[in-house]
Amino acid sequence: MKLANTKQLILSTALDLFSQYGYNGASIRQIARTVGIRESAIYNHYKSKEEIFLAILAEFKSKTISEKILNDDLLDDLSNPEKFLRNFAERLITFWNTPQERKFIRLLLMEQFTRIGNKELSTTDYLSELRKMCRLIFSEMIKTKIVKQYDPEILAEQFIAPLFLMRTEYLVSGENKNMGTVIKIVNMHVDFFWSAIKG
Amino acid sequence: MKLANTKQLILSTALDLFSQYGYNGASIRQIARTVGIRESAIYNHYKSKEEIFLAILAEFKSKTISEKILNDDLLDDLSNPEKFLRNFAERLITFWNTPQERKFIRLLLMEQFTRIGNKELSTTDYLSELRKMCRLIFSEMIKTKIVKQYDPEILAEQFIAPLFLMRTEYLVSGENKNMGTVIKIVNMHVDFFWSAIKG
DNA sequence: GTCTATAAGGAGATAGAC
DNA sequence: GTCTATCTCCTTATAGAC
Repeated sequence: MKLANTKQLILSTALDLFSQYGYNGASIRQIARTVGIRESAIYNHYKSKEEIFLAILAEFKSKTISEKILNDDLLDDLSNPEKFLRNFAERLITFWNTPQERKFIRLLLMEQFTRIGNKELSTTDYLSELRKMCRLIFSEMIKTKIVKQYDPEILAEQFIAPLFLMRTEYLVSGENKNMGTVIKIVNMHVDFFWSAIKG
Repeated sequence: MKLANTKQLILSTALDLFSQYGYNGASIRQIARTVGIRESAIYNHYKSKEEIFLAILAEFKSKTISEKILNDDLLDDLSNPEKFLRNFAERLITFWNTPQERKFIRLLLMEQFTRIGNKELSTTDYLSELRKMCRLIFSEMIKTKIVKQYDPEILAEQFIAPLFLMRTEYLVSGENKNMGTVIKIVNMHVDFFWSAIKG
């Protein structure tokens, strides 16, 4: 968080405003005013509005979800799959609830149909790494007969979809207020899922 | 489909353009040009851009999903719940794939975070009637011991979420091309779901 | 009910002083 | 690297003729 860096400040301000008003709804003028500089000064850092948007995309694309929510603590639980799934789901939904990620998901949902700078922002892309991770985990669980012989693909889908829909619906309200409720519903989802797949 | 009615033509053109470029991305100018009249002529039918948007919302709010996908044919299958769920899911995904509904869902996803005319367009609202319908159906199935004693709420969620995520992801590609593939994945989902809940 | 004409303002972007 | 000033274009919306 080095707020002294104007270039970075422009980027985070643009993410704020784009995720709130959409790409077309937020103007360079508004970004400049919020940062505290004039419009023209923006062009010393980015040559166009489009370039700002693409810079935001690049920043998020460079982060991998695995390193954000997988760690040794969690992986130790793999011997207790029910506990693992609970922790995994809770960590995922908590990660999706961090301010940066909330903003990015909002932007993703809003702009997934509008091609900006010939780049597309798709939910499928956003979820692809997570899906892959889940397929691997469930493949392993199937191999060791911990869970029934389902297609890992369908298991990944069944695990992720309710969580992601939950996340997107709670994004509408600007606040974090209902995180306790969300965790409760997440646990209900994991309970159902686990009882459905356990071998 | 009375295309002679200018007012209705403006509405359907606006839905086309809003769902393609977003509310801010589509202009009155563009709508007028597409309809084949001047901008000023629009104002004989709607007093503002906002009013056009609200008219679209009102039109879709007036339609109930039950009458669109539930009918006697389908309800006859209730004695065979697996068949019923297959048909129900296929009908739902087919309904969501009709041109009008595709456009509306796109608009919903794009504009769910931007308050236009003090009205909010929320996924929760959009799915509420369907959720209610599912809770009723699953409650009945639980009562008659056809399915296990789960909370109908969680069953509704598990049934709907993967279908809705599937639908939103396939909305990105403008075409209908993959409907066969979608139906196949839908059936995999229903198979999994049914095997998880059957008593 | 549609047209021409135009207002009033916001958009993205650039030139050149400091 | 930021500023003032300005360009050009597009936006929503209105006035008034036909």
